[in-house]
Amino acid sequence: MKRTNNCGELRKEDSGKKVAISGWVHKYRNLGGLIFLDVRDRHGITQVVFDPKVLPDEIISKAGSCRNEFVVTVSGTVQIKPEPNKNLATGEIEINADGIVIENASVTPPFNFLNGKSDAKEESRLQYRFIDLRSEKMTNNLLIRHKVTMAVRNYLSDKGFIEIETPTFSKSTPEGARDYLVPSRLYPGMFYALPQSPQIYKQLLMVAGQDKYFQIARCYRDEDSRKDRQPEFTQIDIEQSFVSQDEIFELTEGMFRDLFEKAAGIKLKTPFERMPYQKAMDDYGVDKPDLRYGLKLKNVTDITRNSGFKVFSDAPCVKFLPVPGISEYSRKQISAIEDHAKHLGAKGLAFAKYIDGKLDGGISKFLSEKETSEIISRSELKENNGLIFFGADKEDMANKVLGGVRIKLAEELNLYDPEEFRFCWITDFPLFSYNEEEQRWEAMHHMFTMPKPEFLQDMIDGKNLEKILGQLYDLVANGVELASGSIRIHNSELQEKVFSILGMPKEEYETKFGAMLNAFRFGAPPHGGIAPGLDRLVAMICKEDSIRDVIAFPKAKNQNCMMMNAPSEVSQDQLDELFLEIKKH
RNA sequence: GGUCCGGUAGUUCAAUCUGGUUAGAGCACCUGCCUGUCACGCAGGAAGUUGCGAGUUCGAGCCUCGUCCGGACCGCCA
Repeated sequence: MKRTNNCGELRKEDSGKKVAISGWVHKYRNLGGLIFLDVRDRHGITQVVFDPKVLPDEIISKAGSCRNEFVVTVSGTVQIKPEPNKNLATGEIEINADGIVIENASVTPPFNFLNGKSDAKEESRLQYRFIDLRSEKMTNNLLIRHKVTMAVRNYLSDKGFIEIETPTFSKSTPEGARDYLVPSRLYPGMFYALPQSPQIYKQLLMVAGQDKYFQIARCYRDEDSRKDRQPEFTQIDIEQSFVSQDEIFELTEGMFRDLFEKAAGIKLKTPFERMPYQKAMDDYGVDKPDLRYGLKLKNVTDITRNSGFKVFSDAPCVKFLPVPGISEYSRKQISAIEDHAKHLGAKGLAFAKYIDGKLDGGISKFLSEKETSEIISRSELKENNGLIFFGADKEDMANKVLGGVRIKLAEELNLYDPEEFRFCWITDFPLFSYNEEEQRWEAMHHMFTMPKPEFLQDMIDGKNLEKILGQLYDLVANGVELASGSIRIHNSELQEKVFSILGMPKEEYETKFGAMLNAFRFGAPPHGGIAPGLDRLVAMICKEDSIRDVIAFPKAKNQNCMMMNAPSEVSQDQLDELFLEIKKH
């Protein structure tokens, strides 16, 4: 028997048609005489009814033997149901069966689907991923992911970009994340590295005159996972020659508008807001602010330098977070927030209540009148009550703690609309930051970024490094970094200058980046690009908290695949061929 | 590497705080009944190395230590 329709497409207009559908038994209801099977495939669920008045015993007993997740093909006639099922798209019809083939039985499944989702913990879902992916929720997530990549491919292709694949066996460049290494059989003791991103290849493609390139590119970074970070993940990698930052923004905005519309029917407003990095850090304490709600941080370092309150006067930076309307917070609630702050690295979390125009409780008694009035006026608390949290520490720690507390409170107080998408470009990132521990300069982002023109001379002179801003940008939505890009250096001398600022001797950067430097000497066009993270983007559209739920076969926390049991040991022969020895520890 | 949460029937959870009878419930599974269900219903049944290993105790699912697995966060992630 061959199916004529899928399980999601029959409607009352099809009434009277002879059809056959194939799928999994989603649910069976045996009423003793009448038997109902809900048959499910990727497209939907269709109810089939077996009527013993007209069917031979053999068919009835076969239908009655079906259990959840059996694979069946059922033939019959489409008919209108006496009472429609409003929960199903096919709910107005059913198939009045005249035959059934059990294609395959199933042992009792480890879990079932409830409300379209697997009713199991993630541990089982990852182990039995092939069953989990049958759920409506996961099927839909994979479909949305497909729609996003299709929209991206069509959009970029229409704009004159071509998709070019780059190698996954590449060269290790130990800056940045840890590399995944692949031992070479033909070169004993040598290794390929899986690319952390196609960065150098895409720049070489620009030198190669390919003008506009993109790739749905798999990237590999051997760092500890998070709910938004997997050891392998996918970037929408885009690079273009003779392009400005504004043109990249316009291209990206158009692409996001298009894919949100096509994948989710959501209309985004463009152009997106723009915010310099420094303002994001000052107001929100993070470089990826969630702008769906306010709760801005305030700085009072200027007036607390000479404070009588030692915690403030000793601190290099004092910022505070005024939160309107929660002056009635209990000691327990405040203490829970303090625990969160400590978890982020704070020594403690000072607070004061704002009631009837005055500061009360907490540390309020240690503050002078001037400090109190400045704090109240800078808090911009309009209501007559609120709660103020203080961060007194090094600036980056104060930002981290108050920025983290801000996010926690916004969740706790439901300060944002989960349906809203609030995009923002973060611009003007510094190029370099000084690593105190290692006593050297580091690239804040990556080392191929062009400075803004007004800082070019300082960079050539190696002066005021901490002040140099780059043509460097992130795209942030709802507090999530969705994309990152820059205008690149295309001049070998300037690129060498950056390597030397980062403390790399010539021999070292020639070994690591020789190919790129050499290419730049052969007529490299100015170029730049951007790389949105596909997994985070799709997770946001699907309203999933973890990118694991938008990846067909993700790794668990510890980078293992619970379904395949990877990684695994290999044979001694395999090791011998690769000239590898396992060190016992 | 660190902090925290979880691991009990196929599965999701309860019993753990306050150690004490035969470790319970929903779904799934098995048997019987049931002709319009749609998360069908009714009656009955089977199902447990309480992740693993030590320790404390007259007695441990429960307390302690170690270990493994899953998750959140810090570190890390150019």
